[in-house]
Amino acid sequence: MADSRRATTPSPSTKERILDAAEELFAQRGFAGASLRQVTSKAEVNLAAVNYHYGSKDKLIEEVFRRRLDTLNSQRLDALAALHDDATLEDVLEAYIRPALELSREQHGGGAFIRVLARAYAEHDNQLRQFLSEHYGNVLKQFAQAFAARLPTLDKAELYWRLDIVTGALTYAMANFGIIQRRPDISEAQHLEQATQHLLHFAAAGLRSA
Amino acid sequence: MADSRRATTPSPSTKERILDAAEELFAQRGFAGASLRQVTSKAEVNLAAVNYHYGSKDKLIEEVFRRRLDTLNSQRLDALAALHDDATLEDVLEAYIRPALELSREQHGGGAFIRVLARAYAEHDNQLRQFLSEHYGNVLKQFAQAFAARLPTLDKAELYWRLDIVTGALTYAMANFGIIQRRPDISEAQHLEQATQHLLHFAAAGLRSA
DNA sequence: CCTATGCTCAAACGATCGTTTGACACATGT
DNA sequence: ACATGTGTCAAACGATCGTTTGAGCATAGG
Repeated sequence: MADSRRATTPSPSTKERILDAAEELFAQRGFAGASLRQVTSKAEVNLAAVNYHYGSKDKLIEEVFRRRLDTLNSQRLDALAALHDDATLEDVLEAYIRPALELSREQHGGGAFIRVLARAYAEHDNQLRQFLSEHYGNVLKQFAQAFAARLPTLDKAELYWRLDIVTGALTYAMANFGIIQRRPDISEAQHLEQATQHLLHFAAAGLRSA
Repeated sequence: MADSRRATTPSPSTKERILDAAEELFAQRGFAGASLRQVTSKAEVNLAAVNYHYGSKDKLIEEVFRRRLDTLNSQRLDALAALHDDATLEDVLEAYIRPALELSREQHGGGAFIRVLARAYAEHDNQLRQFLSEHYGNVLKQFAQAFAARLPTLDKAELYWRLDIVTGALTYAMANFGIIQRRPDISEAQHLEQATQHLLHFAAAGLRSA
């Protein structure tokens, strides 16, 4: 009893361990830079397991995205739906930003996926961008509506430009790319919380600007 | 006479053609994703030329950065030095942002280096970050002073956080990563000019925020 | 008991990677 | 004329890449 299996998949360990290891290594070395041998070695599974469970390296990359992006998207939409009509612009911004922060916190390695996401933005021309916009477009649209309702004087095109800027700053800040390095005397979680507060404040001012 | 040679280097063509090709391919496929064979093929030089002129692939990557970063830095500092004492916050921001825009414009391929720079931010742990901060730290410091003079009520730590956010948004926007794709009826240059204006406006509001 | 199915394993496939080698062409200085 | 130094070239080095193979294990269904 309670053998820790999920309902559909017979094996709990191998398939997900590959995903975890891949996420961390992709964040660290990039998609081309991390080899399947490194992934399977870190996951402590056989090399052939990747192609057996996922078919190819490209499919594995897609799965790394799908797993996190699905929950990130639904958390964002849930947080948005939980807001009352009198919610402020900051509240909407927080519904957008905080799930990304939580995602950065929960991982053992610490925010690997956000860095993977930033890598994906850099992969400029290929199918990954299309994959992202498919799994992401409706979220952006719903948030754009919520923002628009709180910024009645801002026209549509201008709003989308600003949201794009917010997304860029968010990705950059969450992925810890900046010159500001985490001070050793504060925890990673505290650092991310600080980044979130600064980002939220900055973005609100930028969005509201006349 | 005027054989287009530089003073020290006897050959003008091969060495720089490698740099151009490498810059474009690194932007497209990343550092690990672009092979030296692809680079030398695009540059129409022999494969061994890379190791002859640069020693290794890593050194080549460094050179790609050094070439552009030197001019970008000096252009930014020149633009900053050209400002009068009564220059506004927007003026300082423009001195910071516009050289990056110009860099995006001048290239034949169109802004390849900014995308390479964004790739470098994603290469999180290695020596490249140190290399960047060495060639970049003093620029940031000088601009921070200029900003601080125009934002007397803002404390130092808060300012650096905000500048970090600005840099992230700038990189992201200039590298064309966003969901906003360039409309086919406007030129790349116009698109970048628009991005600059939006970014400048947004960043000024964010920096000024109480 | 036998057979099917799901999964793991070591081993190997051909392709491609960064790097090195040695021969060769060409210019320069004595 | 000869020696020297600089750059280019085809070819090859061993290492590592993504992927495939076929044997071997376990468990479940009949």
